Amino acid sequence: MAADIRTGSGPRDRFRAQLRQEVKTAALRQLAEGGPEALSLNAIAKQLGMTGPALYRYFANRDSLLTELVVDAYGDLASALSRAAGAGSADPITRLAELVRAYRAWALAEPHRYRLLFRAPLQGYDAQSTNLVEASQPAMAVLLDAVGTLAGPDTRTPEGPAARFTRWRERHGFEDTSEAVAARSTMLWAHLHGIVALEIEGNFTSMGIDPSFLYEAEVTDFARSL
Amino acid sequence: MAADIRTGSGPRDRFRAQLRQEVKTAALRQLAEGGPEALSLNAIAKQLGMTGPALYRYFANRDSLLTELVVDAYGDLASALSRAAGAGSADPITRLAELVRAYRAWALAEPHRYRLLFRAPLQGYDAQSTNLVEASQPAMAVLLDAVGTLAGPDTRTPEGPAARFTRWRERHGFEDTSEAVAARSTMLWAHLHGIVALEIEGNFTSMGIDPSFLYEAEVTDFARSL
DNA sequence: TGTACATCAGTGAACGCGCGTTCACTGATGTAC
DNA sequence: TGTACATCAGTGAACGCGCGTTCACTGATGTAC
Repeated sequence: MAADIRTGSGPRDRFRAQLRQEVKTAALRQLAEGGPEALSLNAIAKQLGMTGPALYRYFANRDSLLTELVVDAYGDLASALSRAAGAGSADPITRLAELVRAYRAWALAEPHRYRLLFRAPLQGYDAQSTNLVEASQPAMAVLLDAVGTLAGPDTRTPEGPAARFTRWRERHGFEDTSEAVAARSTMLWAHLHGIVALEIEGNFTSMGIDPSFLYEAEVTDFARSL
Repeated sequence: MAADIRTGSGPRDRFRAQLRQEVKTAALRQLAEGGPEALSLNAIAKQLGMTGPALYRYFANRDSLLTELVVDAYGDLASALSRAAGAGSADPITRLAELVRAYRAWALAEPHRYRLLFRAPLQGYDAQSTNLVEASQPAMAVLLDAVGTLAGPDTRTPEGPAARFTRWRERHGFEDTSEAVAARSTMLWAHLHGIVALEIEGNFTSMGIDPSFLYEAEVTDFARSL
């Protein structure tokens, strides 16, 4: 029965591709409304006017649909970030600021997809063959690039042993990135994630705090630390 | 049928209290193994050698059990933090460092409880009357205190309008905390949360990065910014 | 252009499972006199 | 101290629901000659 994930280009294949996309769209709508555990194949099928088993023509099972949503989301985030980092001012600080704002904006616009990326997979979810880390590389690359441009050929490693990122850089094709840039980028990413995560989970709202200034402070702090 | 949440001290009441505790323990074990959505009253009951409906003698429903777990977790985190901030060195920087390490240690030791605190409530979860923000105050107070001691009577507000935290401080009984301290604390908390969240969700592991140095950098950066 | 055949999308029934919650009831434990 | 009564813990059956997934099958769509 295993759904053959063929890739042809006949007239039938175009219909297939389109319906696959509609399934994903419905899935995202469901995630947006009910949280990650609300993704139900039967419910998606019903929303598309089909019955549950029909979806097995398009996706091997629930997990592979989820995996595809994750991969798509990484791609989407990466292009949002690179659009922000590429456009406008040539001043590297301004570009970093734009990147930071784009990161936040993407997460706030689609918090369910952001969660899909940075929360641990749900219980029972098996990422199988697909390497999700690989899918995250492009987004990470944009960040590394922006930070690298800013820091220039800075070789200072902010803290700790310099070999911290050697393995990581080799493994993921970031050999051109210096240890210092890798460390700074990771730190910036962690900081941004902290603010974003607390914001989309409603922790600031429930405390009555507007977190906007935290993002701006992140950029100025980064600039100050150079 | 509504479970009367009485509080007596007769011999029967002691049994009640004990069984309530056992239910919570079983619930936590379940959360630890299967994620937040794995909390099932029936499964808990089975684990305690009872049938599902019996639990309704002890908790009004699934949501109130969850709420109680959240409140307990906030209390536990607060005491872990205050133990760390109170003990050892009198040097305020060292004490902040201990607090940061304690925050991480608590989250790593019980990631399921950490998630319970800082992830948005599950779909369908209704916090009803219990104010969870209130339950988080003690932990926040420890942080504010540690940062406040460090910064001294510093009245500089790092970024943005000074009135950012006025409402928050009034609402939550932190009138003695300056704007600057509130802002710095929030920022530090967000940063820590970012690292912790990425760490417990396995994002660093899957990338082959050891995030330990990020926590230490957090402290040194904080000290440098004074 | 028309016919014969292969491909494939989608259905409906079924399997086995688990969930929260209600209800009427049994049997044990405590309390009052 | 002993008896009568009230309280309460826990059971088992039931309600209605939803889930992922499999299977045999129908009917439409495309392809080859």
